[in-house]
Amino acid sequence: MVTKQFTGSPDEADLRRADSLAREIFSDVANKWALLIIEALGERTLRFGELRNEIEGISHKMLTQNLRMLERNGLVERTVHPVVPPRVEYVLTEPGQALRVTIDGLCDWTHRYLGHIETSRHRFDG
Amino acid sequence: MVTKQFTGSPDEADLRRADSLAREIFSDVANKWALLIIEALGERTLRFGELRNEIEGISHKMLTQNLRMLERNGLVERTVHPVVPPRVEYVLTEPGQALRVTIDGLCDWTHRYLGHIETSRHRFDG
DNA sequence: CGGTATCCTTGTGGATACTG
DNA sequence: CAGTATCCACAAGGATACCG
Repeated sequence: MVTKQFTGSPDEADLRRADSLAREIFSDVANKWALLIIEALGERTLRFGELRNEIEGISHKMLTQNLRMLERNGLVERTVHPVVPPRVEYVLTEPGQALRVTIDGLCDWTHRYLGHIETSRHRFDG
Repeated sequence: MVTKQFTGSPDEADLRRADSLAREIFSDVANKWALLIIEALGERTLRFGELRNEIEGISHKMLTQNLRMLERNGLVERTVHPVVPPRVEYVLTEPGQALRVTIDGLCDWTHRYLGHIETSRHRFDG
């Protein structure tokens, strides 16, 4: 690393590219709706409307937008059944499932520390 | 649950309150800057300026704002040393450390699937 | 039913300047 | 050095309407 810091070598450039990509993925994934969608899917296959019902408070627009993003990153697979009315199903891919496991950890954490956090908030606000 | 669904009993109300609180915490924590701050802190104690240097691209405003939020939720502890120039140090609390562990999982996931995601994106965009 | 496009309101977040 | 406040540009996101 140090010996190459002024060379602008391909290796250095690759590292910087990988870093910025990682940061980008991080931003995509670390958002409320994306996490809730992945949690809602779990191991099931769900239709668009079912997801909309599962996730309280999500708008039509946010759901499509985030589903496209997740599909683009290869975390969900989208299947369109050519029938009327249209039937579109979503399911987590293997990378998506792996991500879900870490998100489960986040959910567990949230519920475990719910009490701590609530009292901390009251102390801070008062 | 079912037997109580029209009673508006305290139990039901408590559950709804806990749910909305959990959702709130989820929104607080599931944001790019909060996660990056927690990762940067790790097991170390860092000053405000050090954090600013660690986290590339974070603005003064976002850093203070997120640090206040994390402090309010009891995830970081803020220590002000009464000297001039002021010295303010931040360190993760026990709940904060526990959260960091799950975030580490997210980081691992990101790096493991970096390749998958990049190729998936190219396929999608083309 | 699911997707896209449009409008419009709100919020997010950067830049800057000033304080202890 | 760290925090707060103000201003402002722009992106996020809701509501609505229309298409396949």
